[in-house]
Amino acid sequence: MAQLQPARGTHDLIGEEHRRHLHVIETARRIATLYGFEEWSTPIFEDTRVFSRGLGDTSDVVSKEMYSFEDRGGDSITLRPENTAGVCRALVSNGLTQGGLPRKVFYAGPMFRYERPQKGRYRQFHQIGIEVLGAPEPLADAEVIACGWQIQQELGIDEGTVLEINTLGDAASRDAYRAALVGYFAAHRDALSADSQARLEKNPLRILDSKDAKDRAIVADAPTIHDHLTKEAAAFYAAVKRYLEAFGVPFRENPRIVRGLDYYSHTAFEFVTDRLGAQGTVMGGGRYNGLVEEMGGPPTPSVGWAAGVERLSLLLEAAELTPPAPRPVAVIPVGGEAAEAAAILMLRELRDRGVVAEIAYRGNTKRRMERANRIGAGAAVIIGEDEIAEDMAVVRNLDAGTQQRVALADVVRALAETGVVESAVQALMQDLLDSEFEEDEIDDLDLDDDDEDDAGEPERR
RNA sequence: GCGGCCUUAGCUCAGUUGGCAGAGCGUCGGCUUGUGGUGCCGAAUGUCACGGGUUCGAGCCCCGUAGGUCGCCCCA
Repeated sequence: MAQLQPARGTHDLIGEEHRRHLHVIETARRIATLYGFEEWSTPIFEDTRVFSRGLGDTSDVVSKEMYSFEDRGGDSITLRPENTAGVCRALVSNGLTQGGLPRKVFYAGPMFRYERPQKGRYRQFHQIGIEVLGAPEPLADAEVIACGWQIQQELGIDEGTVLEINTLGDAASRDAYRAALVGYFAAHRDALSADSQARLEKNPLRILDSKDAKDRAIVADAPTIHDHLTKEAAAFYAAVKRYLEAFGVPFRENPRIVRGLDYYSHTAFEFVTDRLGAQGTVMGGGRYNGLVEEMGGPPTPSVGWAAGVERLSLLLEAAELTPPAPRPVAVIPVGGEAAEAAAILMLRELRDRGVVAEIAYRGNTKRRMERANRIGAGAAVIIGEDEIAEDMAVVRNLDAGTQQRVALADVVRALAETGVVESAVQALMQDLLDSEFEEDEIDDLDLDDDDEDDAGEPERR
């Protein structure tokens, strides 16, 4: 079609796709809050150096896959390809390394990578993630993983994913291991795929997760990091596993998990699934003890993960766990202006009490009923001249096709009793709760009094 | 950056050796303006992705481009 389309690798989130997306973010935010994380929002673009530092030149990442450009002032700007670097930069920029560590951060938002799109991989995509900044203890690693696991449980997709963990050791362990690995693969050089022969020069660790069948046979007998761990690194890894058991998080050890960048150390983990084609990692992370220093801060050992919202959404869809849209109440005036005015009063009353309600803007009763059906209304409140005269309304259950006339004061109760309008049930439960307690009891509980006063400063214009 | 497959109505798709572009769903309207979801009648909607070529004639054959999709590379 020769009309405007979304730019390559971008997509619109509409309807049930948007509901899944939002459900992922809201669930993650709720669970992260339970674990004591606070939410940060850092800029969507940063000075290119925020992302290029620490990346090194071992891969195509900087040259090929970042959205970088010069702004009008001649500065090199990059759309964030991930958010860990931005969070670390913000920690340093705001002077938060000086005290109050560890700091526990949750984030959610769009990221950008200049890649060829494929299943579960886009140029603009969205991630959620958490970071514990300034915590050298293995308990932090385990808690971070437990939080991610609980989010997947809450979403209902945990049965389709498996946690795989590994350790990259400390610097001394890595150097020893890398040397052993290069020696081993060099001895098998001729049997390796062409891709892996190139990796041997550029990034030998990546041979470990090659998809080539020949390579996999050679990899199966390759040395593992575990033969080269220092005493301290081995103890750290053992502690992480012990804490994971304490949190009740099931895991599988996978010695082939690697990380390309130098600032990673110790714990590396991925939640993987076989339900997303070639993009099997749903949530991935690990410990990075050098990144805050790259941003100009003091040594600040940290651990975190990021997860792709689109991939989690695909799992929700596959598991048929798309959240339903709320079913509204359709308010239907029958007659002229007096009926419409009465219907608007009814709308206000319903919405004030938290009931999702709509009115059609035009059409006769039949059209409005058709529209009520189309928008998925569970019930209709019909108000005509007969009803107005008696302060009544007709409450119709649109699923069952039954209806009754009730007093205006009883409309919410009648709607709740249809059982098909969730928000009306909630409103009725709130009524019952309110009437269960005397007012001074509620004051004593000090529950919700200060919501309104704490709204913060007014919006700037 | 590389490769396989795909592109016809808003959606899902049919379209015979090359001979007037179709169906279902959806949308809109009507079937006495106080009752929908299920009935009946009717209507609108196309640069057959784009550009070139072959042919009397191309949705169909050939070449190129773009986009989609699934992989490879890469994966912070």
